[in-house]
Amino acid sequence: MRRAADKLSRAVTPLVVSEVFFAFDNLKPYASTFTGRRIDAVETRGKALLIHFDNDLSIYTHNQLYGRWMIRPPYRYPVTNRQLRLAIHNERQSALLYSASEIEVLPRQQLDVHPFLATLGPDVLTIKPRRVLEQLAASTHQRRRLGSLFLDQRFLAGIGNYLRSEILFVAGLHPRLRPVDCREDALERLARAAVAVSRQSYRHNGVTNDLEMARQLSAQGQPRSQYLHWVFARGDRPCRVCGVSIVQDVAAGRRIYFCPTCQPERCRP
DNA sequence: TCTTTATGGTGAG
DNA sequence: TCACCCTAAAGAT
Repeated sequence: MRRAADKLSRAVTPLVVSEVFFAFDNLKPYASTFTGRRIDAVETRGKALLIHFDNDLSIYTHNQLYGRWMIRPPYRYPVTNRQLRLAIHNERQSALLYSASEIEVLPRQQLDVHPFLATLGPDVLTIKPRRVLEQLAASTHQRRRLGSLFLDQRFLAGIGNYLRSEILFVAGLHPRLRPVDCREDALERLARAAVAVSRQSYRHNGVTNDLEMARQLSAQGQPRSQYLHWVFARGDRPCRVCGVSIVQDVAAGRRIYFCPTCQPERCRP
């Protein structure tokens, strides 16, 4: 999400908006209030995106699984079957949001009481490992399984399903372990992995794998999907470290992948 | 043309 | 934990 926000931010700040288009009827009345306004900032909070205007209003969007931002020359629309849901035009560019179904207009002061935004934990891209350790030590989190915890946006905001599997693999911890089962050094490993894997994924376009290994596999002509991750979406394929088959399971209702050898169910001494 | 799946989130029980 | 909603693409038939 943060990559999309960066792209959007480069396209629209601090430019004056010539026109905003909303596809949803309940938002259409707001459109004219944005004409001639400047965009002060584009902010992310986990997977949520906030576009702040200089009239004290913000547009909140959440892509869920489907939303896609595209930047195009003014009023030049791509050929696609997708539904255009929001467009922000200025003299130089049009920022187009397709397919997203969650779009709201909010006064800036109301952001912190928004029913979803208000529940978000610290954004994994902006914190240090120490902050993750504090979260892990919180009484509400201590006895929950890591597989469930790392998908919960109240624990840490911004971790999606693939990062969950990848972070636990890099930390060498089984998804069914709970923070209370882990020794201090394991928790520190986990906190470092949460921050490092998320940042690498942000900087390197979703590559959570070892960067050198990914580069080599790419050079060998492997398709992108074959070198992105350590374990995610690699069920039954050999672990890149030990060769044992990656296991697929369900945690918190979503598919999770792990290596039974590199991520033992008992916390490593 | 159907069914399934997906980097997400909610609400009922 | 489960069913369900949102939308789109990939896979199965």
